[in-house]
Formats: sequence, structure tokens, C-alpha cells
Amino acid sequence: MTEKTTELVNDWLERLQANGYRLTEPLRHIVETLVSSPRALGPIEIYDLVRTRYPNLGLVTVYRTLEKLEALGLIQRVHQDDGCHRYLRATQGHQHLLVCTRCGRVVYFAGDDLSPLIQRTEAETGYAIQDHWLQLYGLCPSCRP
Amino acid sequence: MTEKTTELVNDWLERLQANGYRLTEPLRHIVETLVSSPRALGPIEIYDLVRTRYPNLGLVTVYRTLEKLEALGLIQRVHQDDGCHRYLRATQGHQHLLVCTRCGRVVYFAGDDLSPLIQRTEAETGYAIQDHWLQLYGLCPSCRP
DNA sequence: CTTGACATGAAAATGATTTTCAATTACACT
DNA sequence: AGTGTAATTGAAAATCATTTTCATGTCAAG
Repeated sequence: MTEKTTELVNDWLERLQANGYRLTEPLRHIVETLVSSPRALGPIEIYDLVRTRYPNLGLVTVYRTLEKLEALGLIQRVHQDDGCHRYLRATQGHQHLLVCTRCGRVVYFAGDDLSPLIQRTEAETGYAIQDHWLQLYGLCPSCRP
Repeated sequence: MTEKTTELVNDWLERLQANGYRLTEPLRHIVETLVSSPRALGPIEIYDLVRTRYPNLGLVTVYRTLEKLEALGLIQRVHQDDGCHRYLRATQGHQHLLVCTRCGRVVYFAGDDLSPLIQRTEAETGYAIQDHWLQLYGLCPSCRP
């Protein structure tokens, strides 16, 4: 774990504590795993990864921890076609993702401004747009043929 | 059911038959329901709607029929935040959706061309982008406060 | 009208997620 | 440091959407 990572882990733990959550063993391990992963992880993946160092972990705790982290905006959900979710550290709130369909590696792409599109669409449809969801899927450089 | 709707239903049934599927009672009812719905429907909703006129229907048949219709591009999946799916007739292949978060009414919005964004992102990231997914969420005119 | 392949419905299986509950533990307050 | 309490945990059971299995039914080709 790099210093950078340790630093981030501490940031997250502070944020959690500041919001009234208790800092526990399982929590720390899950946070560490998420902070240091370059890919989006599913609950079971996190479960398995953490158990190699903390075998007592319960899968339920993973779900509950993910809920907390998402509530604080520390992680972001990645939606998969099959309906399951994976989770990725969110460096700056909600952003647009580019997901590798082969290895799962995720990259943020400069949140190209959707506001013009959104404003135009609001005008055309009469809807009050509250949220949006943009994800691109493709092959990352190392998975390209 | 308007003439327009009947016409569309027949189109769909022809397409299905042309692709080797058999035209059955349950199939007809499900197609009718989907063709005439202005909102995206979930499997259970379709199940309930159809059973008011065809009480024998099995939920499994709904799933299997949705599979066929999606394979032919006649319907399009609407992804929900909870991971469940709803289905909407696709008038012209894959398009971008604007979903009302209150009543579920769905509108297509002019498939604003994402190609510039996609090309730029490919160049920046080195990914080979294969697919995208853009949905907007908001309140439709009749659900606005 | 016969027939074989595809379609159906019921029940059971699966897989992800949630709930329940008793036991444990963090941490605020002595 | 010691204690009380409410938050957190893990295991097991419950739930919910979806899939599989299988015996029966039915479409449509001949």
C-alpha cells in the first residue's frame, strides 16, 4: 500500500467517523480494499479479497459498509448489464465512467458537459430532469486484440 | 386498441414468425400489452396486466417472451437503479431514454450524437468503445409539482 | 389429421440482496 | 482504566428477481 493510499484510507476513515460511524476492523479492511483497487469490485469480490487477511468477515457487512460509503459519496456504483452492481472509489463525486467489458477496469472520462443536452431536452419534453446516467463500455488498452 | 396499435401488433407478430418463432396465445397477449403501453413495464406488471384477460399465463413465459422480443430489437430494456429491468417498445432500435421517476413514463430524446464525445474519449483513454448507455431521470410534465 | 419440434406452466433452483437476532465491540462518560 | 449503551457484527433465514427443469400442451409443416 502506497503512502498515497494510506493517506486516502485515513481521509475516508475520518469522514466516516465525522458522520457518526464507528471505526471497526472489518470497516477498515473493506475501505483499504476499495481505496486501493483500480477496478470496480462487486460485493463478493470484496468479500473474498478481504477474507484473505480477515477471514472472519461476513458478506452482510460488506453490503452494509458499501451502503455507508455510497451515502457519503466515497464510492460510486457501476451498473452492469445483468443488473448487479460493482463499486468504485469516487474521486470527485458522481462522474462518468468507461468500463472495460473484459477485465472490468474503469476509467473516468472528463465529465463532458451534458448540461446543453439536458437543457435542450428539458425544453423539448417538458420533463424536469433530476439525474443522469452515462456509462461507456469497451476494451481497455491491454484487452484490445 | 387503436388501428395503429393493431397494425404494430401485426408487424411484430410477422417479425416473430419470420424469425422462426411460433405465434401462440400468450405471445399475442404479451405483445399487445407491450405495444400499447406508453410506459416501460416490468415482468410482473406485464404478467398482471395480461392475466386480467388470459389468467393462465405463467410468469416464466413473460421472461421468455421478453427475451425473444429483445433479441429482435422490438423492445428495449430500461435500467432501474435497483438493478431490475423494465421493457419498452423500441420504435427505432437502441435509443436514449428519459424516464419519469414518479410514474415511470418514458420518452425518447433525440439521440443526441455522442460520437464526438466517444471519439474524443477513445483518443484520450486508448479504450475501444463498443457501447454506451445514457438515460436521464426526472419528472414528466404531469408529475411536476 | 398426424407428427415432431417448439412453447408453455408449475415447481424447484439459483443468485443477489435484505432482514432478523443474539452476541460483540467502539467509544462517550465516569 | 472501568462501565454502559447503542452501533456493529456474523450466521442463518427470508426475500425478490430471474433461470432451470421437466412433463404436458400446441403450432404449423407435410
